[in-house]
Amino acid sequence: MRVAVTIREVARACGVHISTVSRTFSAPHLVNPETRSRVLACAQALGYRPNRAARALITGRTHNIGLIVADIANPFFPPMIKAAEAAARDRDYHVFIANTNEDPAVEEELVHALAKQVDGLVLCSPRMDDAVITRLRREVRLVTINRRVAGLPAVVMDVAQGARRAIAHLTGLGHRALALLTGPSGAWTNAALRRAATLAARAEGASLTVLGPNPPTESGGAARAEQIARAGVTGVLAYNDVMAIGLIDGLSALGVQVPRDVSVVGIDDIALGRLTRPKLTTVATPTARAGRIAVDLLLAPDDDPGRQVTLDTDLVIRDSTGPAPHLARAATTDR
Amino acid sequence: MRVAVTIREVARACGVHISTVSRTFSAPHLVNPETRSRVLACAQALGYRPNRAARALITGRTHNIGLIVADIANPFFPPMIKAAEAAARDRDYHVFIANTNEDPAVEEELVHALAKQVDGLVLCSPRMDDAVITRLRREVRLVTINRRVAGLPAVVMDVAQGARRAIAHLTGLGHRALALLTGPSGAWTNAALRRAATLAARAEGASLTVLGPNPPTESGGAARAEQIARAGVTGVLAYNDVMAIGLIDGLSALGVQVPRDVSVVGIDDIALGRLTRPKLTTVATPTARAGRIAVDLLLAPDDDPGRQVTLDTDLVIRDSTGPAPHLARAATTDR
DNA sequence: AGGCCTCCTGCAAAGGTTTGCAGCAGACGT
DNA sequence: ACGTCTGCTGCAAACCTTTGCAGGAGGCCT
Repeated sequence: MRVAVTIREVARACGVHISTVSRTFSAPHLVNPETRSRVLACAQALGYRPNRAARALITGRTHNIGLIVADIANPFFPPMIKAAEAAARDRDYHVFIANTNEDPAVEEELVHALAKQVDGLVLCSPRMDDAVITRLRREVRLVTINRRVAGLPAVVMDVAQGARRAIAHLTGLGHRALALLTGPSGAWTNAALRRAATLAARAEGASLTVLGPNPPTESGGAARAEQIARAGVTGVLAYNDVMAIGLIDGLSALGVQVPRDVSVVGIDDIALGRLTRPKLTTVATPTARAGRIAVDLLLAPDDDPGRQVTLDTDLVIRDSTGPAPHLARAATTDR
Repeated sequence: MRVAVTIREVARACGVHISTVSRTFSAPHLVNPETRSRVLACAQALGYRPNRAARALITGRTHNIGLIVADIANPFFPPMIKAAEAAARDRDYHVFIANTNEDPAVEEELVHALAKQVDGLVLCSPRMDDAVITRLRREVRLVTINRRVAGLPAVVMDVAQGARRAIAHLTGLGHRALALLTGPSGAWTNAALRRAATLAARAEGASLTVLGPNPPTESGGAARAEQIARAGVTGVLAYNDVMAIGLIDGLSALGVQVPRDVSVVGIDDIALGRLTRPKLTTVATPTARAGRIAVDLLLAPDDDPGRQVTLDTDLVIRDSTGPAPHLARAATTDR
């Protein structure tokens, strides 16, 4: 196996010095075009591929980046990962993926473990404290997604704006008793969402019951179904689509219909939301774009370190929201 | 940034030779317990972490593995990736993820690119020719998932068995005109599925219309809806759940109801299948287990290279399958 | 006392590549 | 004819570890 053809063998086969072979690949303009093509031919024939570990050892650049996510099985992440991976490959970079399982301690440990092996790390919705992140950044270049840390490049999706639109949409449909299903307490977007939703509800003259924190999963949403049903709430905004879908599922098990009895809005616009019934009304976040931009920020030369990019979100109205029940009833039964 | 404390500085701080520091980490039993703990203390204080690239350079082992998948956004893969990543981390390995976008050429190129950076590669449902894979394996250790190549370790899920059960389930419900929605032509499981379904249908005395190849996506399934509706088929087995869900969606857009008019069975049992309505009847494949076993095969010492593990599948009956329409009609309208 | 063995540590080579420096040949200007 | 400059190539050190070998100290046996 491991035949491992090295620069040395190419050099011998070609009758040149190893440094010439090296330059053929890493600084082609320094070598005579004719020599260069001869070297390339030899390399091709021998199946030579530069050893990235050796290269990394001397240049200090690995041509690898890492992506640290809470849970790759959460459908929010794959499109982001995919886009990031494509962007990385465009620049001849490879990407490590690491799962934290929503655990800040694992997260920190993974940053350490990966630090020496990558030129930079993208932290996707990290749950660590700001202080920890600030300490970690001395070890390795960092970019965050959906998290603002002072002085650190970031790309964040404007969930606050999305939350405002979602609340306005619900109140516009006549809903006055609203609820917010929050997500994990460590998530930065969770705090932003909570703040924005509270303000928006107040501005619209609606009440807002905040329920959380919840695990950002289907069952995390479903677990709140009974509480929602009992509270007389008619409009719900959930931390993400998965929770929203879980909630709808939980409600229907209780005989509460969406959107007839309760309207539900999610966040993220995962592909799944178009396939469940009713189709989910949601705040679409440009996750793929975020992934791409994050690696650009990581890999592009820094004109402005600490640059933070905010991405607009969009309210996509589908079938999980409808007029508030008392209005609907008034229209049909004039009670 | 990059302070990069090396073995040398630890050695100096500790008053020992670098080799002693090295051994403290890579062969602790060779160093005096007292010295060892002194070295560990120094290393800890200085924040030393072994440089894996340098280590890889000399040992030839990178402590990395790679996972090559067709499309990480396909919900079939994330649970597998997650399990593989966990299994790898248990052995102090990290994992590269690479997306091929269903393109065999990209796949091959990625194997080359990753070969020098990993101790082994897991190919998840590869689309390359056997000959290509056989050539590639001289470059790097390989394990395949859902693909059998002579002499190569593999873990495959027994879709043939699943297909037989699915067909039997459908015929048991009275369906006689069946269809099979196949997947990508390069996929090994696709061929296995086709063969098994054809045989099973014949054995059960049902007709089987084979429609494909299709892209293994939601729209790939939806695109066949009209054809299915027109063909008078009442039972369908799809290459995977995503296609099955797409088909159901497409059928309902045509006014064809599942399972009243047509019964649909998927394969994979992705989480999504429990959330769509009707809940999907499907052949459950143990994807997470497959991921774990694949990295075990890759990393465990070889008692039997070329070992191929077959994993049982399970038919999970939910709400997308029901009695054949003529039977249902006969029961209610005694026509 | 001598020999041998065990336990630990130091020495130095090796792994594949990059890169600053130096050298060489030829071109060009004067 | 000489000097300078440019374009290309070779030399060798360096990056950080691991590891086979050797050597030293001390213990134990005969």
